[in-house]
Formats: sequence, C-alpha cells, structure tokens
Amino acid sequence: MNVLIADDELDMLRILQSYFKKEGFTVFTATNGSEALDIFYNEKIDLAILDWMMPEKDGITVCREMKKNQKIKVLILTARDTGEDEFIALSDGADDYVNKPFYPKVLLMRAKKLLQMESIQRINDVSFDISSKRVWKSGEELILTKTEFELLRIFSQNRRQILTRDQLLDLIWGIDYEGDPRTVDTHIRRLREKIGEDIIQTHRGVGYSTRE
Amino acid sequence: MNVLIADDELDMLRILQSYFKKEGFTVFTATNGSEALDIFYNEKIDLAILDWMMPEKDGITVCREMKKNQKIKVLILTARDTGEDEFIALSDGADDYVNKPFYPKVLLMRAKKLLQMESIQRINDVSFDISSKRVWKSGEELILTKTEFELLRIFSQNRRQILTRDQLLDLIWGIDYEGDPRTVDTHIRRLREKIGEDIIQTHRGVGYSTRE
DNA sequence: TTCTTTTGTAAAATGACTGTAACATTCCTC
DNA sequence: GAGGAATGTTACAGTCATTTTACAAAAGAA
Repeated sequence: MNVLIADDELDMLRILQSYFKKEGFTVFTATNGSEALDIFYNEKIDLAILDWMMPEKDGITVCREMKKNQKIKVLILTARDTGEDEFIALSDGADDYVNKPFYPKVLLMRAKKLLQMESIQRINDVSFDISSKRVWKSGEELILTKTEFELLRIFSQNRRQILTRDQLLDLIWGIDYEGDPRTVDTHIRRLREKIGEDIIQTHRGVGYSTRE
Repeated sequence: MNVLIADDELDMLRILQSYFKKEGFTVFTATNGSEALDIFYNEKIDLAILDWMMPEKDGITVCREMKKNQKIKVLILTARDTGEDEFIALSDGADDYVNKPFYPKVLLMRAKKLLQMESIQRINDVSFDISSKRVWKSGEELILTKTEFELLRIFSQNRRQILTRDQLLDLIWGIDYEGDPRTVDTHIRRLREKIGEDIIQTHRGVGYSTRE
C-alpha cells in the first residue's frame, strides 16, 4: 500500500513516516501542497494524509483536486478544531479527519480502516482473505479462479456502489484493455454460480453491485 | 435508513434524535446496552451510535455483539479521550469513534459517510441517490426501471412545479421524440405503484407535480 | 507434448421494459 | 344525475438487456 504524507512540520513527517513504514506501507512525503500533488500524479497512491495548513496549496485544496478523478482515500490532519472545519473537510470529500495532537497508533488504525486492511472480508455469508486468496461460503471453502477472485475483491472494495461493465473492465483487465464488455457478464455468471446468486445485484442498463 | 442511538443521558438522546429525524432517518433509541441489543435483534438497523458508558452493557460490549454476525455500522461516542480507548474501540470493530462534546453536524456527516449516502435526495419517505441510481422507501430498497428513475429525478429537480406531459416527454425522451403523451400516464402509474400513490399529484388538465 | 483448466467471444434463450391501445373510472360542467 | 373529457388501469406484443449455453483459443499442469 502506498501512502503519501504531506505536512510542513518536519518532525511530524518523520514520526509518521517511521510509524507507517514499520507497518509495511511504502511512504512518500511532501512538505507542501504542490509537491503532494506532484507525487500524487506520478505514483499510484492509495491513501493521502494531508495537513490542512501547508504552504503553496492547503490540504483541503489538494484533497479536492485528488478526489476529482481518482479513487484515493484522503485523511485530513489539522491543529484547528472547530466543528466547522471538520464539517468542511468531510463535505469536500475527505474520508476522515483527525485533530492534532493525536496518537499515532490511532491514526494508523484509522488509516487501515480506510484501506480496508483487515485481511478477512465478508459480504453476507461469503468471507475471503485477500492475502491468501481463499474464499469460504458458510464454512465451506470455495475455489475461485483469478478473475473471479478479482471481481469479488473489487466488489468488496466498492460496496453498494454500482460498477459499470466498463469500470469493471478497467479495474480488472487494466485501463488499456480492449475487450467486449459482455465478457464481464460471463464472469459475473461464473462467480454467481460459486458464491450464490444473491450476492451480486444487476442494475439493468447500468451495471452490477453488491446486494447488502 | 434506520439508526439506533443508545445513551443514558436523555438530553443527548433527544438532541441526536431530532437531528437524525430531520435528515430523514428512522430513529430508535435506547438508554442502556441491553435495550440497544433488544432493538438491534428486532429491527433492521443500518447504523448504531453507542455511548461507551452505559448501564447494563457498555458500548464496546454491545458493539462486539452486534459486529459478530451482522452487517451494521457502529459509531462509538464517549467522553473519555485517551488514545487507548479509541484504539480499542476501532480494533473491536467500531467503524468510527467521536469524542464528546462534538458538533451534531459533524456527527451527522460522519454517520452519512459510514452509510455512503452523500448525494442522497429525498421526497417524503422516498430517498434516492442520483449517482448510484438507487432508491429506498422507508429503508427498503426499491428497484426502479430507467424511465421510472428518470421521472423521479425530474420531479425531484422540479419540486412542486407542475410538469405537463409534453414537458416530461421532452425531458425524458428528448425534444425530438414523437410519442403518445399518454405514455407518460402509464409510467407515472408504474412509478406510483413502487414509490407510493401520494408522492406524485395529478393536476387535471395540466400535468403532474410532487406533493410536498 | 498432451491433458486440463481457464478465459474470451458469440449466439440462443430468457426475461424485463416499453409504448400503445382499449377499457374503466373519476371529475367537472351543465 | 347525465354526458363528456381527462385520467387511471390493465393487457399485450415488440424490443432490448441480461442470462445462459456452447465452444474454441490460451494458459497451465503433468
């Protein structure tokens, strides 16, 4: 997992960096908003931890920019603590908001929550482990192919959201893959056969989603 | 969306209840942990907001119990504010943790984040999400066809305004579509059947509007 | 290599949605 | 209350989207 930490206090940066590195994250750091965006556009960042008050561009501005296109998780960090600020941050797309001073352990925990890093995930009676790629349905282990597992993982990471066939093609086969969107149907069909018909819901004319 | 709020301070309960009701949630309340679990087992609760310190069973115990089987979001509320507590709560399955005192607006925002309902619109007891094209009536999800959803969207964007059949044809089918205006009646009929008869009002000789 | 599994595509079968028309009901006017 | 106009309701067939089946190419395993 790639995390980008942006703060103009170097001490803060150093402390967070060491905490996240210890947990196995790949850490990128920036000391101002523009630098943060630069890194964002050049690396595949999963989570950005942004200080509100930064030179060049403040955390909220950077957050808005990042949230425009990509699906990245953003956590805003700040020493201000009026409710209004927190409200603005959350309204502007931030996924979480933590006041300074904070306990690093808690920040780490919140970061992991955002990234859904608990290794065992569950959708109704189907549970699976991302790292070992094993899947169970009410206790019984299922054998899924690579594509089927990918589908399941993508749905789990985008719960309740409707994903179009094209989105699924992009997410599983890559943005530059040129294939028949109907192929998705077939894989959905195969996945449903294994995990049960009621996990994935069809939205006619739109796409598919988990049913929860 | 059904939310359960559990706190032994009655003032707190009352304030939160009114905030959440105004936003269209169905609110259940409890003043201790056992009562909260009772309600949880008897109702379909989407989100539980639990005070940590409660008689009978504390919030964390209740949270653990709720998280055992079901897909429910839990937000822990507390006046303690050691990082250790927050860490425990989040580790034990809580989805978010907010310190008292807090700003109700922020709590509401966090609750909505948990339920992924940022762009939700409402007409009476019917709520829907334009971006994901999903519709609920008092908590239950409804399946609307494309045309039905379009109708609902147009009415929501033109609240209280009376729209003629021709206007609706133009807005939904496109300006150059040549079709029977009575077709609109049939779609209104089908939409009413799903969302309830009282949402869309007929204006004889003119057209239709929302009734609010 | 040969055999098996997985994958992508195509085409047939199924099922849902749509528009129209015909009939029923309600509302309004006289 | 009768008659006429507008709306509500139902039924149906054409159309379109999805599901399902089948098959051959590709990838992996033996």
